[in-house]
Amino acid sequence: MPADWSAPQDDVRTRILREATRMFAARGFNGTSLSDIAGAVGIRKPSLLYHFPSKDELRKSVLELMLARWNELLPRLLRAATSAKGQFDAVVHETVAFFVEDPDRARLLVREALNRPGEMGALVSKYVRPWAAVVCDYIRKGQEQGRVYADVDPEAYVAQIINLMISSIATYECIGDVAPPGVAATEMRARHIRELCRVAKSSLFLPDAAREEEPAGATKGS
Amino acid sequence: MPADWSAPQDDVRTRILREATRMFAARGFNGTSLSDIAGAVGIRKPSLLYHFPSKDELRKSVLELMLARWNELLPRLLRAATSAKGQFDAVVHETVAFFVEDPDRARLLVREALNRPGEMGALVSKYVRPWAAVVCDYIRKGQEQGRVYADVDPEAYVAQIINLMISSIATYECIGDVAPPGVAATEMRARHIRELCRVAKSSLFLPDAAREEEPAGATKGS
DNA sequence: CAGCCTCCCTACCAAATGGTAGAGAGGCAC
DNA sequence: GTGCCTCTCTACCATTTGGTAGGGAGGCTG
Repeated sequence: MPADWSAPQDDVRTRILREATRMFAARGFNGTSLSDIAGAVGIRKPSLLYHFPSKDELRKSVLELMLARWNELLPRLLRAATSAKGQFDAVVHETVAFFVEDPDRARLLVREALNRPGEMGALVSKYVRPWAAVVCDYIRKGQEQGRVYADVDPEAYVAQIINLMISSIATYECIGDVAPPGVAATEMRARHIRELCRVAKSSLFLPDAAREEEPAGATKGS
Repeated sequence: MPADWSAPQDDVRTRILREATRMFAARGFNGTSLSDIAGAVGIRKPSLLYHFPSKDELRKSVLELMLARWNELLPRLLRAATSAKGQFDAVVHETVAFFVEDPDRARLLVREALNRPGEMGALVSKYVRPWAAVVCDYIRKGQEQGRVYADVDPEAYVAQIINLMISSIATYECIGDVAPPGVAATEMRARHIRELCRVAKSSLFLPDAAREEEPAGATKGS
């Protein structure tokens, strides 16, 4: 092999993980065979099983990789979460962007939540609860200051919004069919994301008018 | 067979559909074998295939049955949707109740949306768009009257809220793990449902205080 | 009684599945 | 060179899958 194949193992492993992610997300774990994945990578099934001892280990690795990526994003998110209202958009937007960047991440999470609720619950506890706790604190502080609706249930709110972000991106291919046709799918998707952010924000913060005379903030639409 | 088995076919068919619904929802279509379903019903696989010509036909029947149930609910929903704000809760509650009554319905829909976005999109167009259109009209009227936020995107809003209701019930088994432990799952679930309704409502309607202050539109109650 | 229909069964099949055995090719250290 | 390690392959295996063939038991109608 050429010299630039200095780490062929990692390269193949990465490609396997990438294809497995795609196919698990699109067709589900049970709907994807090892031969399918191997074929997409360009190798044979036993070669794949050389890199991953079993199909289930591959699944765990896929999930792990995705959550590792998510973890990389966390610090930035936590920093934003502790800031003022203008930064609330940043948290939502950052999170949405993470899943929009690769919707397979969202699909994978939803599938896993349906297939293995217990396992997924443990991952949620580990990966999202710390961040959620920070946001909850921020919400409670906002409630004390009168910026946030008093009847918000912080934990439940955060759970719902996370769920909303993930699942609406996971199913955005057919969610758009709620609206009458005639709108380009790509534009409809943008409207959905914008509305998602609006819902998240306006169900948390009191309207500007009710708080003070502040120029209406532009919506998050990027 | 005894005389009270006047319609044994329908009886077995129904039981098959019930078990298939449960198992498809819990383990997915590909994760459920015909033998599993037959076993749960108490018959053998070929007997099952006597009632349903193929596994895929069974899947379609399961989906069809669920959507038929949903259709039974529609008139009541549409009636509520055309009423005043107090009735908005009724629409959300009615819909939520439909899925809470049997969360398998929600799980089934989410799975289907992930596995067959195209097919699911068609069903969405057929089953939820008409109802969504009515709600959208209602929202637009509310916007004219100043009861509803002007920057709500009706179609996107409805899509997001529907998505929120369904998917948060579909994944409620692990969504609760966002919050710290120590709360009974059943109570946490109630909090989630309550928060879901609150989010839906408060992201749509201006707060009461802000509305009294700005009654620009004619009070064209319905 | 015969004939038919409904419903369920055992036995079977071809295909696909996850996984193993074992060999071969290339690179690298000695 | 020899040996070793990494990586891929072909060939194979046991199991499970969706689905079929065909028969049998019970009931209904004539």
